[in-house]
Amino acid sequence: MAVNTTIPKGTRDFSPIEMLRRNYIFDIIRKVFQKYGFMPIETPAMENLTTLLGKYGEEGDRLIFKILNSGDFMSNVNCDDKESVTSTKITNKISEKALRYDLTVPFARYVVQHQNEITFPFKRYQIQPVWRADRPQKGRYREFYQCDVDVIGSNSLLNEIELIQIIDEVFQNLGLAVIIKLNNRKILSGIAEIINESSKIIDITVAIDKFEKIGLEKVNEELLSKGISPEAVKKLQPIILLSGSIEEKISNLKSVLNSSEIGLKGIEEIEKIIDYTKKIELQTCIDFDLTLARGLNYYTGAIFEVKAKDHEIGSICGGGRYDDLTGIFGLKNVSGVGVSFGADRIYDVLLGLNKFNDNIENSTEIMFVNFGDLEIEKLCLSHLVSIRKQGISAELYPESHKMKKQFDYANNKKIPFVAIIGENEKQKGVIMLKNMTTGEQNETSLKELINILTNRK
RNA sequence: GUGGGGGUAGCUCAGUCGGUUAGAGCAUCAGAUUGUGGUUCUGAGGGUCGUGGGUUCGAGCCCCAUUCUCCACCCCA
Repeated sequence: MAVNTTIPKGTRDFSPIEMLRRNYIFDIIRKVFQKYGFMPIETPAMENLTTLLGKYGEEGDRLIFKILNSGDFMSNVNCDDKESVTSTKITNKISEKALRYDLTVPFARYVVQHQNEITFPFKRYQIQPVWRADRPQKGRYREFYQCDVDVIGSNSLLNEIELIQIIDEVFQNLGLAVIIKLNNRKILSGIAEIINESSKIIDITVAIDKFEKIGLEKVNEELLSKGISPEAVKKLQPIILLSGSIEEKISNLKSVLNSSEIGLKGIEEIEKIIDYTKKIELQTCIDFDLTLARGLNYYTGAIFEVKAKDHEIGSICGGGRYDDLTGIFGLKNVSGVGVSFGADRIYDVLLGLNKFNDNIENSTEIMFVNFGDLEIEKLCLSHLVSIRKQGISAELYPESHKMKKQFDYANNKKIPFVAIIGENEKQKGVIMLKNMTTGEQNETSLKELINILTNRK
């Protein structure tokens, strides 16, 4: 019986060309991670629901994919008081597992669970898919890969610097022009503190973030509508309008925040990071962006966001410092910092800017044509062994189809060379080597053939 | 959760004022060509027009509902 061949909203199949391109991205990222001394781990696709809930803010909780309990999942539900059963209440009874929403929280759980095996500071990277029950749109998927690098168990700002170097090197290697935006949650806390609205930091930063998009007036309207007092909004004006060079912004902020200990601490951190970056030959430009907020609740210090310069798609990399994520799982005083590369968005940007090189798209380098002759097939098989021993990918067409069909196959797979051994070649003991780009063909020996293909690399 | 566009062949899309048998390009297969492809030519297969109802002598087209999808907001990689 025929069934609709569709896949769930926001998910995608990846065909060979797409996979080759994706692997190219993953390979670059992985190599850089390893170069800086990070070690790989993986965690399960699903976590206990309680591990994930409450870590990402209210919006985040809503976007977590829950997994229905196995067996008689309704047995815990009391249907008598149906009226009082809300979907959140019922969720806790019928679901105790969920698909991971990001890699950072599962990592924190991993660190606590394996704390006795881990030597701190622990540098790990993790490249795996995550799932969000968001409404899909351009650059937004329900299943996508994150490539996380984190250092946990070290307060040093050298880690922040190292992450900036990694970001710089990854995008350098990908040939992508980006801008790194930097901010610090402590500064945001300081701002909220001096205007006496500490509980509203998130609302304030989200509103300030829209300044460039909607203008000062609308930002103020939004602030008031979120219940922030008119006096506080008034005090915020110089902060919203803050501009100039990084140094100017910092010195202005220093005077605005001079009564806030936490705010000044944040500025000190930013200053130190900026100072360090002058020593690391950075290719990417860095911007101190006070409007950068980041929705995730657990950030406490530096926050990062990376945007592509020539392509509009939202952030392609983001992260920050979290002082107490492991505390929730029972391990206190362990601070971590990390960033996450959004492989799928990076893919979209590279594709949009036409930055994928053709040479990552072919796999087989030479194909032997099949004439259906048993003796020749055996000859081809032994040739293939020799060729593959040299690390050259080669294949024999498995059917004795018409030449046209076999050549079409080679063309579609972008195989650059075809080897032909028919009766004539067999008699003469040669191989007809055809260059599929130029159309030229010459009789060669196996040795010569291997030479040609090896020198081509 | 809020708002807008769309659904016609495997893919991308035309389809006039509501009018006979719903089209094109690409892709696939076959032939021109029994040892030479990608560029040529010829032909073929492929459709419950998202689904359900309504208006009409007649609906791919108009109306209602529903579903899926894309885009924007919110938020985010």
